Amino acid sequence: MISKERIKRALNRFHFYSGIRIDSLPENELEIFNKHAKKINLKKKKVLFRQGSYPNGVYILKSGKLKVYQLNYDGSIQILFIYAAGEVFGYRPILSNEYQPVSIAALEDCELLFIERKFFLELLQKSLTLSNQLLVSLSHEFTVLTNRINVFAQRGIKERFALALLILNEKYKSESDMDGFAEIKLARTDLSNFVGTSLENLSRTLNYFKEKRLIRTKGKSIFIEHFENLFILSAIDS
Amino acid sequence: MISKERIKRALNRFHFYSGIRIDSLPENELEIFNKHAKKINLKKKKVLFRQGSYPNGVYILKSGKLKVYQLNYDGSIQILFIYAAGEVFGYRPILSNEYQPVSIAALEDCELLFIERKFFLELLQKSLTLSNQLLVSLSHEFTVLTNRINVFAQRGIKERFALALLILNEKYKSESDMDGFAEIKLARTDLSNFVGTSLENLSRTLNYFKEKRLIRTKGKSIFIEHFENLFILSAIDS
DNA sequence: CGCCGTATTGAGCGCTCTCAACGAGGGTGG
DNA sequence: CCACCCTCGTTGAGAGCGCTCAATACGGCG
Repeated sequence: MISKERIKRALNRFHFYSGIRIDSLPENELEIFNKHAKKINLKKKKVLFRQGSYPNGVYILKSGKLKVYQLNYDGSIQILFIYAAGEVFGYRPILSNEYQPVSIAALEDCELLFIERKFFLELLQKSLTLSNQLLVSLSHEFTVLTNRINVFAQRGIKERFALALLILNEKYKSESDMDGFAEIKLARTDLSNFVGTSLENLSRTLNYFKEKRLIRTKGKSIFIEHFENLFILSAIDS
Repeated sequence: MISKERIKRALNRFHFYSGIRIDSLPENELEIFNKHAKKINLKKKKVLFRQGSYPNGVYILKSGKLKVYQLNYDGSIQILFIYAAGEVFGYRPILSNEYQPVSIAALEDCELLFIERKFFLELLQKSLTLSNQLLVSLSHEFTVLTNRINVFAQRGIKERFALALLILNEKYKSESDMDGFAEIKLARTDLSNFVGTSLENLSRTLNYFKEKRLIRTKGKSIFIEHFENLFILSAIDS
């Protein structure tokens, strides 16, 4: 018997929520932000920005889901993260003075806030709180990415898919079912690009998981049925 | 014909040197550091710390080479980075309040500096320079790790090995041969754990590369012969 | 000289990919 | 409203890559 707590702790090493909380900033800093933040609506399937582009500013996802991916020049796509509401992003290449390493597109209709590069940097210069949040966040993300590399380098499709489902379950949780199982509503193609396998292979593995009663599907949605066994299968326990 | 410059730029997206330069700190901050820094000698094959341990402080590698790896509980090992002289590390789990996600061991006899957790945090609190260096460094590392995940998820052994050799060539460069090719002096076993394949497979791929005149070996050392073709083979060009 | 850890080579198997055909479902235009 | 199309998903078969097991070779060190 594996405790929920233990699973949760292990999973936290494999995904991240943005550690940045704009609303936690002191009054005067919050004002700078509010003065410059602009609303953006992004329709499903639309691209927010592409890899190689200049990072114009910082985004905050208010509602909807985004996919963060890289397009390889043999045409293959790797989805690296799924962003859910609350995620703050786009600041990393600004800080390291690089171009966007990834592309981002909407999986559903999305609402975002946008703040221009220069205002973000102005805010960062004045805000120790923000600077500290960034340090903590980035450090944790380093751990997560490191662990993910290990998984991709060492594990087979079943294990990677199991882990992907556990991560997605966290991302698709709503406030109402924080403890229950989420409705994972993601196209098979996207799922296969997230797991890092072909669509065909994903389909087969999905069937296998269904046979083993690890998951259940309803239309195109996926629900986890046996959390623990999926966790054991993912082999991420240390 | 691919320019050296272009290859260099592409490679920079797949590896990192620590962006932290202690000697660039202002006088008074440098004093704090010098007061608390302690010398450590680490013999070849010795472990500096293990994953899961409490992060006691920050290390600076002065000479030698380190491997950063994860041990999976099926016994497999994934080497994530090779650290060369100048690398600063160990601060990330301190900042994110986690345990060490990785183990570190010496590939050669090493000299290090060590500064205790509390003194590092004291220094960080006082130093905007350090704080900014960390932000820049971590942001760049995020890009690097993201790109690496893509490679591990999508590419075959040949491509991964080719990339690994290009990265190692950077790490093993000495000041004397900054432009020429380095002597990559790494056990086959470590190499296979870095590429993420079996020892046998690595050996075969090595032969293949030799046949194609991409590399040359002398004893256990590897030298790159055809930089460009190795780069093309790695398929990391965007 | 012999031993032990490290490296190479070979053979066979299994996982994953690719190619191809078929099926389902949603959107569009007649 | 229905027919059609186009995208997305499923299923099957075959090939190839990479893994594992096993035997042999190398090399440094006592």
